[in-house]
Parts: sequence; C-alpha cells; structure tokens
Amino acid sequence: MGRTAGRSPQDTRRALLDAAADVVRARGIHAPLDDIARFAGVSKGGLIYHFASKDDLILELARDQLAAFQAGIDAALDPTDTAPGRLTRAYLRASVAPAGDDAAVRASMALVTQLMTLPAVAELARADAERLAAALAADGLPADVLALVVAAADGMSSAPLWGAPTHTPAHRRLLERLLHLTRHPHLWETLTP
Amino acid sequence: MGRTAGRSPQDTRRALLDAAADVVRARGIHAPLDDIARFAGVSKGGLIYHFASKDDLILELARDQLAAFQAGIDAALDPTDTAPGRLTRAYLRASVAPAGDDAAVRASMALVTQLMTLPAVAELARADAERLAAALAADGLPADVLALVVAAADGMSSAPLWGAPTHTPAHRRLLERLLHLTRHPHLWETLTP
DNA sequence: CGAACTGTACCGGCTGGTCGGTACAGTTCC
DNA sequence: GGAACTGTACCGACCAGCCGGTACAGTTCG
Repeated sequence: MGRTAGRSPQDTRRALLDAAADVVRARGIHAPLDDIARFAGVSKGGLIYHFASKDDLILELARDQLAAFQAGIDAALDPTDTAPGRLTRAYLRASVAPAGDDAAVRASMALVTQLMTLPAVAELARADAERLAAALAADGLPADVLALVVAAADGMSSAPLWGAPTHTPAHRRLLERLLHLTRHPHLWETLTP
Repeated sequence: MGRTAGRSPQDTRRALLDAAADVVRARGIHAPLDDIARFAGVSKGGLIYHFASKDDLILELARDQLAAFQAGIDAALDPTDTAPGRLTRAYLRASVAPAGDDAAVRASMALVTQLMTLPAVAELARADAERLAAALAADGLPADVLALVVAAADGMSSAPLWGAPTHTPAHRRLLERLLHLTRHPHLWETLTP
C-alpha cells in the first residue's frame, strides 16, 4: 500500500510532527513510536521512513517548536512601532499570547520541558535562548526594566506548568502595565528603594 | 554483606533519595533503578528493600522536593516582619534564593520537571501550587501587585531552565525593587496607563 | 536472633530499529 | 501504446536489548 489518501509526503511529515507534539505532551518523551505513528494515521515503518530515528524525530520537533515561538514573536512585532523596546513588547505579547492562542503557548511550554530531557535539544534551546537574550539586550531598554519585563513574561507563561490558573483579570492588567512600562521605562526608576 | 559502614537505615533511605534526585536530574526519569542504587552505594535489592517500587521512590522524592521548597519559604520568612505581604516576600526570596543556595534551586526546578512526567506527581504538584496560591492570595497584597511579584519570581527561577544566565546585577536589583514594592504596593498604581 | 542488607538469577513486557515486502506514479524504450 | 523498469512512500512482522520486578540464599552487625 503506497500513498493511501490524497496526502502528499510533506503533509505526512507535518502530520507526524504534529502527532509527536500531541503524544509526547500527553504521555511524555518515552511515548512509543508506534503510538505517534498511529496518531498520525501512519505505521511505525512509515514514520521511520520520514525520520531515521526517534532522536531525529524529537530533534526535528524541537526545531519546529523553537521556530514556531520565534514566528510568534515576529508576528507580534508591531510594524508601526519603531520606539525602543519594540522587540521586548513583541516578546511579551508572544509569551503571554492573545486569548485565542493561549492554550497553544501553554501546551508548547509543557512540550518543550519534555523535549529538554534530550541533551541535544537542551543545547539547541540554550543556544536559542542566548540568541534571543542578545537580541532583547539590544532592544534599547534599560537593563533593569528589561530584566523585570522578561522575568514577568517568563513567569506568566511558565506558571501553568505548575498547574496555576492563567489569564486572570490581574494577568491581563499586568500585561498592559508591563507594555506601558516599556514605553516609559523611566517610571521604573521611581520605585528605587 | 550486610550493613557495610556505620550507616543507619534512615541514612540509607536519605542517601537513596539524594541519589535518585541526582541521577534522575542528570539522566532523566527513566534512569535504571540499578544506577540509582549504585550511586547511593547500595544494591538494587537494597533499594527495593526501602522502596517497594520505582513509582514509590519517585513519589517519595517528589514529596521530598515539595517539602524542601516549602521549607525554603518558611526559612525565608522574616519573624520580625508582620506587615502585609510577608509571605510573598518569603516566596520571592525563596524562589530567587540567596547566592549560596542558588544552584540548588535551579537544580530542583529541573528535577521537578522530570518528576512531573508521572501523573501522580503532577497532581501532587498541582495541589501544592493551589495551596500556595491560596496562601499568597491571603497575604494582604493587592491582586495586581501579587500577580506581578509572583510572575517575576517564577520567571527568575525558571529562566535557568532555558539555559539563560541567572543572578546578574540586574536580577539582584530587581529582587530588591520587588521586595520594596511589596512594602509600598500603592507605588504600582502610579504605573497605570 | 533479626534487621539490613548483598548478589545472582530469572521472567515478562515493552520498545527502537531492521528488513523484506507492497502499491503505485512516473519514466524510458521499443 | 504498452511493457519494463525505477523510485517513492509506506506496511507489518520480527528481533535484540533493556528494565522493572520477583525470588531467594547468604552475610554482617548490633
């Protein structure tokens, strides 16, 4: 049996990556390849045809997720915004995510922690984080304000990992105020002890 | 060969939990029992003598870590501090951790994400997080300020997970200002857009 | 003696990866 | 035009190794 339905190999590859994301998120990194393949409507043999090994699949998946996050930041970049801190604002918006994509970002966080168990993925993520940190540092905001905003963004997006509720009214207000703060960074100085 | 050194069974139990923490952190949840036992200077049989099953060991380890974090908060509670927000301040200090224990907290974060792959542990952590959230909510701070401080604390403590540098001067100043903010929560209102 | 182990042997289940097929869409060549 | 061939995309059975758990006989120390 060859190509069963009108599905291109590229579609199958994509389906396998999506299935891997779902299954790994739900059952952990050690989910059997068979289950992932089945979930994508393919046999294990079919999976191996597209990805030489499990590590290969997982690494590809990690690259995919990292790229998706970066794409989220890019999409959150306001083209009319040319003031210092524009990238930081995009990072903030992408991390917290507008209500619609809210679940997706949360899920992607849980997934990434699973993927990180593979040393190769950890290294990949580290390099990516470093790159992002450098870009943010060059965004024109005072280091203190940047540290606050990034910490708060990371905290809001990682909170659901521990099962905390997210996207409460307080969180929405917090997002607004942080965005405001990046536009008037001097305000933070008034909080000096 | 029975009791090799002058080590009490309680010490052996502790050594096993510590070994499990180290090995699981380094090699993941699926590290063989044999390796954990060996690392604690005990045979696999000896491990099974203390912990009926692997799940038993992992669950005990999770409880241990959760208790350690709570102990960290308790230790960070300033007995002379009776103002609103005292628990939040302790949470903040415990999350970021004084320089000495810095590596320990980071490590404990990485470990917990490993343990969370076990559903029973995830449930345990969720319940614990809920309990903590409730205690923080009753700490007497405005919800907005609490949300900011908790998010920033979570962000600072989870950042090393993605490999970002921690404990920079900016971070230290951030900690100070957040502590200051919990003592003068009205200051945050001045940042309203 | 009994608690606290050690060491070995073994079972059973799971899982990653291999491998020999198979279906079929094109392409080539007469 | 059609027979022969090729490459792609997959299937499904199988195997080898690992790992958790069990069983048990022996050993050492308080």
